[in-house]
Parts: sequence; C-alpha cells; structure tokens
Amino acid sequence: MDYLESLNPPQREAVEHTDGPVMIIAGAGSGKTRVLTYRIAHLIYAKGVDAFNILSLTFTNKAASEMKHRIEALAGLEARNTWMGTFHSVFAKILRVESEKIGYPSNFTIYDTDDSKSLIRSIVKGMHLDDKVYKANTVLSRISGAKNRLISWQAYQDDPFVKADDEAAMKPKMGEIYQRYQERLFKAGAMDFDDLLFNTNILFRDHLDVLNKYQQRFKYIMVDEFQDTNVSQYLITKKLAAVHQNICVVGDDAQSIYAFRGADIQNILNFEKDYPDLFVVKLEQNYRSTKTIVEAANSIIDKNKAQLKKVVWTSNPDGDQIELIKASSDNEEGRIVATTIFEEKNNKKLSNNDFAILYRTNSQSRSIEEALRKMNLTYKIVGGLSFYQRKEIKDLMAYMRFTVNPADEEAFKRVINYPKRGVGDSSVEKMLVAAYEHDIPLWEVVTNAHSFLPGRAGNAVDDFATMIKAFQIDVERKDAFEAANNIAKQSGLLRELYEDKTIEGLNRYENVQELLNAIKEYVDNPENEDKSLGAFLQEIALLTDNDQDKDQTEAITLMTIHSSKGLEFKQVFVVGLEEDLFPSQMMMQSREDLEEERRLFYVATTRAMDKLYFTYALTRYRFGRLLNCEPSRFLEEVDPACIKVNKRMAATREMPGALRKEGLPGSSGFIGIKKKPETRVATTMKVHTPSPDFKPSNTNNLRAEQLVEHPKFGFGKVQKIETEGLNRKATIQFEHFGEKTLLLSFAKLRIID
DNA sequence: CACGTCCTCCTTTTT
DNA sequence: GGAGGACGTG
Repeated sequence: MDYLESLNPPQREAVEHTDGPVMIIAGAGSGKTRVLTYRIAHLIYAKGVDAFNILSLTFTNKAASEMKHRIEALAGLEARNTWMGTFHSVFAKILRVESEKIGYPSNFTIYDTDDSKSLIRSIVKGMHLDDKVYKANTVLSRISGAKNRLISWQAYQDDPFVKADDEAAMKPKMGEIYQRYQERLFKAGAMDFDDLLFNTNILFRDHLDVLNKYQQRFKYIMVDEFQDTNVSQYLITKKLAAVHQNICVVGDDAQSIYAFRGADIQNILNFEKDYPDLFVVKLEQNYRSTKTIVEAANSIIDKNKAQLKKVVWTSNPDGDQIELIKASSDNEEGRIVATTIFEEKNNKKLSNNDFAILYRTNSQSRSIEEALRKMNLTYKIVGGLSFYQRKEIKDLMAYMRFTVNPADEEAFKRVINYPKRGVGDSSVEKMLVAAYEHDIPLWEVVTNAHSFLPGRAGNAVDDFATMIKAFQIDVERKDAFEAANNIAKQSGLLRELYEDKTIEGLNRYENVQELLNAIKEYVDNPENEDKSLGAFLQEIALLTDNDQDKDQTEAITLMTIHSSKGLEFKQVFVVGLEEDLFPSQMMMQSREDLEEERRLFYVATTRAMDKLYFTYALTRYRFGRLLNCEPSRFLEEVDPACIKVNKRMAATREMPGALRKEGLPGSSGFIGIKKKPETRVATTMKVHTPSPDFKPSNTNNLRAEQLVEHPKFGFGKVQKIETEGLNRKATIQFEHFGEKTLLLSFAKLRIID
C-alpha cells in the first residue's frame, strides 16, 4: 500500500492497527485528520470492510464535512457510505426512525437554546417563582449538566447531594423545574440538544433489539476530538462498540475546551480502565508550525497540572518570533491588525485565505470588522449569530415546525400572533393553561378555540387553525419546497416583510428567500431521500451556519477560538489578550477553569503555521462602556524568548515582566477573589454624549454634505454615499473621531438639517 | 389588544 | 449596546 509510505511510524501504526480498542493521542498539528481518513480508507481497501459498517463521530459540523471531503478525495465515492457526522446529527437520525419506541413522535421537533430558555421562563412564571433566582440561563445549564451525566429528573430529585447543592444555592425548586421542563418538552413532542443524546441512551438501554441492530451495523467506530465528549456521548459509543470492540478514539487532552458543555477530560484519562487491552499511539511530531510557535505553545500548556504526558516537537525551521502588539483601544487594535495584514500580503504575496483572526468572544469581531472594511480587505465570519437565528428565519421555521408538529408549544407562541391577527398575550396564555390543566394536546385547544376563548380572539384562532390545516395537507402531498413556499405566502409573513421598505426590511425579505432557496436545494439534492418538510426541519435544526460558506471567495477568517479547532492558517492573530476577557472572568471559578482557558490559549496559538501575533488593547468597549484593561496574565506565561515586541506598539506602559501591576495573581496558579478593575472612562478619548432628544433618523434620504449626529462619534459631515448591492454605506467626517464609514442599515444617525 | 417607551439584564465558548 | 419584558396609553 503506497499511501502508507507517506506516514511516519506512529501514524502508520495508528492506521494499521484497525481491530480492537485504540486510543490515538494526537498533539496539535500532528496530522490527526490525515490519520483518520487514511484509517477509514485502509479499512475499506486493505481490510475489505464495507463502508456501510463504519461510523465516524465528530464534534462539529465543520469537522464532519471536512472529513467527508478528505475521505472522498482519498478513497473515492465508495467511502461516502461511511456514516459520518456529529454526535447530535447521527443520533437524531437514529431517533427519527426509532423515537416511537420511547414514546416520542417521529416528527419530533428539536428545540434550540432559545426555545429551551423560553420554555423555562414560562415554567418558572407558571410556578410563581422569582425569575431573578431562577434565571433561564442558570436553570438550563443546570438541567443540561444533569442530562449530560445521564441524570433523569427522577434521579435528580432523589439525589440527596444534588438536593443539598440546590438548597445551598437557594434554588430548591430546581428539581421540580427540571421535571416540568421534561414534561412540557414531551408534551410538545420536542427534544432539546441534550435530549438527543439522553434519549438515545434510554433507547439503547430499554430496547436491546434496537441496540443490537446498530451494534451489528457499526463494526468499526471512530470518535474524533474524544477529549470533548461528555459522559452521555461516551456511554452511547461504548454501548455501540460493545460487540465488536473496534473502537478508535482520537484526541488531545491539551485541547479539551468544552467542559462547560459537560465534556469530561476524565473520559480520555480513564479510557484505559475501560479497555485494559487498549492500544495507545502518540502522535507527537508537529508538521504544521515553526519551532518558535511549537515552543511557545508548549510553554503555555506546561503550566497545567492535569495532562497526559507527551512531547510535541517539530523539525520545521525556527521561523519568526511572535509579535506582541499593544494598542490603545479596540479600534486601534483593529487598525493595526488590518494594516499588518495588508503589508504582509504585499510583502509575502499571501492571499486573504492565509490569515485568521481569533478572539475569545463573538462580540469582539466588530472593531476588527470595521478596520478590515476600511482597508477593503475581504473577510468572513465563522459562527456568531447564524443565519438560522435571525428573527425572520425563526418565524418562518416556526410556521413550518408547527405545521409538521402541532404540539410544538414554542413554535406556536411564535406564530399565533405574527403577523398580527388579534390574538394577544392573554389569549395565548389562556390556551396554554387550558392545554396544561385539562391535559389535552395544544392542537385540540387551537381547533376548539371557542370553548376556551370568547368572541373575536376565538374567531381569529379559528382562522389560524384552518390555515394550519391547509398547510398540513400541503405538507403531506407536496415536497418540502412547495409546502414551505406556500406557508411563507399564505401565512402573510412574506407580505409583512415585503411591505417593510426599510433596508433592514429588504434584508429580512431576502433572508426568507434565501431560506426558501436552501429548501429548494435540499429537495433537488439527490442524496436526500426524504424530501418532506419534516425531514428538512430535522436536518436544519442541527446546522449552524458552516454549510453556507459556499462563497469560496478569498477571505480573511474571523472566528472564536472555539470554532478554530482543527483549522490552520499561515498567519494567525490572537486578539483581545486582556485580563478578564481572556482568560474570561466568567470562567474563573477554579483551577480547572483557569486550566481550560489555558488550553484554549494553546488551541489558538497552535493554529498558526508561520507567524503568530498577540494583541491587546488598553481600552475597550465592553458592556456598552469604555473600559480600561489590563494585559492578560497569559502573556507572561509564554516563553519570553519566543516573543518580540512590535514597533507599532503604543508607547505607554512597559512590556513583559512589568506587564502586570504588583499584587495581582501571576503565573503561580493562585486564583484569588478577582478584583474588578475600576471601570472609569479613559480621559484620552472624547466620548460623545448624544443630545437628550437623540433619536436615530431614517437614513433613506441621507445625502452628501449633510450634518449628522452619532451616539458614539458625535457630530460629523457626510462625505459620500455608496451603494453596494443592498448595502448603503456613508463615509462621514466626524469632528473628534475622524473619517468613518458606516453601514447605513446599522448606523444610528440623527440627521441635522 | 396594539403600540410605544422605559427598564433590566446579559453579555463565553457549541450542538 | 441588544433583546426581552413590564408598564402605561390609546
């Protein structure tokens, strides 16, 4: 097999050792994806395994599609039959076939986080509890944590330790909320993300025939990013592999960054106990990065206590030192990053694709975006507010969801009075209460509205029910596209958006059209056998926006560090290296938390192949205010030999060694109670206070020479207005902030005439 | 019941 | 600096 020749000895071992339990500890940049794809190819071609019998689980959609492409390129179309996907999507598919065995309809809805939170809010309200004590976020993460550890609501309520915990936190009703939450989900024929895994476990526990069917099918199982699996996921895989025992997990404990979602680093540390005859391979040679970058990364991760021993090394050249850039503000940070990219592109003949800008939180993208736009650099944002989270998209999807599954309470609440049809909050509340108290399906209440609602509202609900019934007939007879198209038109949603002639309204209209296009594509794709609307909805519920980056234009990539895992770029900027931002203040409860943040930093640095930049700003807009920032403690932890201070750096304050004020916790690992930095407004910047009567004007008739006021930048004069597709941009000369180019659909401007 | 305005809270990461 | 909820008015 000549393709094996291109592998180094441990890689080759990992590929060739196909039978029995295998754990591959793969350092960053050690060719992990390569090994996985080769392994699958090897199974199919050298061992004659039917691709149909291989299951390959990944963590993100992005990783799954990347693998799919690579395996197809390597092994041809045959490999396409391999079942490859995220845990959630693979088991959602299985549940769609089997869910009736555990009492759920096969067209069950998948609730996203917003749906879940909204349901929790409604439950807390219904129990007359204080929604400040039982915040949707807190409650949901508590419930989610329980489900990820396979603790049912019954077990939750029976567990004295959990109870003591909740009582200590002054939240004794948590167990009851959990129970009601599950009951309401069940009644709505809905599962949240965690249920997809939880219920798969239930299914496999209670229906051995079903388990056996899939055990027989999946003779070879591979789990990528194993360090990120939670207990629930691990148990599913373990059960599936119990017959053939051909389980291969690939991971790197140093890159475990999903503890907040229940990922348990112990899974990887304990794997050996579960499989005593485990074969372990370590991939330690890094092929991706320069020596400097590998050494810097090692120096970061060395500080962590909980880790498997391994030595990542490289034979690549030394490369440049890491550039440390200090900026005086987040905007300046953006500007420096943009100019640096511009220069590097010219000097080294690089393309936009070679650059990535990584940040800790999605909200940090804004200042960077502005700077890039100003320099005419094309960029794309991965993640963030995805297409499917926009209001207009969720509205249309809610119509489709309710049509397919008229028990879906959250979808119902979204559409019953949108567009307005005279059914107010109190009527909606009455119907929900009726369904709950009489223990009848919501749909029964909706179709018998007059028994529950007086006059006008009752009539309106009647009309609504008639409309939905017509949609249901469409869904049965027609494919997803025709049905959806009809729903968009008949519901009045499309008309409502069409009548909104503002730029935002146009955008929303376009977005809905785009969703319809996506459905058309889904229907036209011969790979999708089930062309019903229900199938499409299921597919889409687990999609973030990764599949949409079809526009393969050359662009600089902006994303959070979390979504950067598995990717590589020639030059990487890690921005916003400020204390409380990275490491995140929300995260810092324990040593483990600090270690996870450090692993995150490790992930960020190891994305870079040739050149790495660290940047931080001394002032930054956060929480809508201008804050003073301290440089991140992480900067001190990097081997100083790897760093060089950039000349562009603002001249205030001194550099490494003196990064930190005395008395703050340093690299000793000590975490004290965090002192909140004073949040005073920097005196060097003039911050505009808008006039008391400030109200953004409609900017449709804005023209050059006009005077305007902006809430942040103050007064300015319009230089020119450009139209680019649907976007209109205005270049404005501000008194104190210089020239800015603003996208008019977002800019809040007051026109002074 | 609809609409406008004010208030409050939340700002971590993903399926 | 955004979203969602509460509250008051028409």
